[in-house]
Amino acid sequence: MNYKKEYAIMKRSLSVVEYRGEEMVMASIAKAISHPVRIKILELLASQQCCFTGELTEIIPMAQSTISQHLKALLDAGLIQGEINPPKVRYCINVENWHKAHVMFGSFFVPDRLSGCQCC
Amino acid sequence: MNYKKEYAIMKRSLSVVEYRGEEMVMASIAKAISHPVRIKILELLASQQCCFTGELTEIIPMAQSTISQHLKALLDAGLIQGEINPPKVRYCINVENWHKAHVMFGSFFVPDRLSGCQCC
DNA sequence: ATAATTAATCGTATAATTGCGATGAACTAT
DNA sequence: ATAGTTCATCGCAATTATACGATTAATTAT
Repeated sequence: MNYKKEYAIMKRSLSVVEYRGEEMVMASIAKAISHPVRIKILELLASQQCCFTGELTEIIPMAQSTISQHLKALLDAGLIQGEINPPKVRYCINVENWHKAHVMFGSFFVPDRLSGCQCC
Repeated sequence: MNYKKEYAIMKRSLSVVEYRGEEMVMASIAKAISHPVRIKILELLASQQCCFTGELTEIIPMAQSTISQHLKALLDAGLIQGEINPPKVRYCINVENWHKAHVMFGSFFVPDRLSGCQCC
């Protein structure tokens, strides 16, 4: 979760908007997959073409430290999990949160929400 | 689409990774919804509680210029569309791209992809 | 012990995002 | 014409993200 308290409750003049936790979670997951390299990493992990950081650095043309940074972002978002297997670290999709993301994005973009648009 | 050519084809030593257009599109849509205010705006537009910028500025406690900036981000991502209705501007969900996003995220997070994980 | 391997973290530079007030453009109403 | 309304855009400041090389930590192999 990357968003600070300032977003949790916002005040201005008379109105107060409180973001539901769901909005914050969605935003942070969306942020995690808002970079093509991180999407690529998830695709590679999901397809089981590789699991170790080292293999990722061979496939994705970026510095090891950069890959590691992106892995951390995905880890923080809960989309992947790491298992230390010295001297390597094995990364996998976090299946539970993968399913949650599926439900969350699925219900967010669900067409039924748009049923009542009168104006366009 | 926010990502430059530098991402489209990346080279490093021997390897070359080319991002599929789909990865770029997903990343840019994810970026668009990576902020709770923009999620809020989409929810408001989807539920038809409002359509005009002015109404949004009453509900969301941020400066009008900030809301306008967020609307532009959603517009650039293709998630909403605007119709000038002087002196107001009416915003709506872009239904076509909403459906595309539904399919795209739905198939990205689809559980079947994870069938073959041997390592965890 | 020593060297080698793997990956996280640190420091740094650059770029992008976010938020705001002020201004400007387009149009309406008087 | 003049004033008012609505919203986009500009300019600025502060924060955050991105990428890299260098270093460090943890572990294995010799």
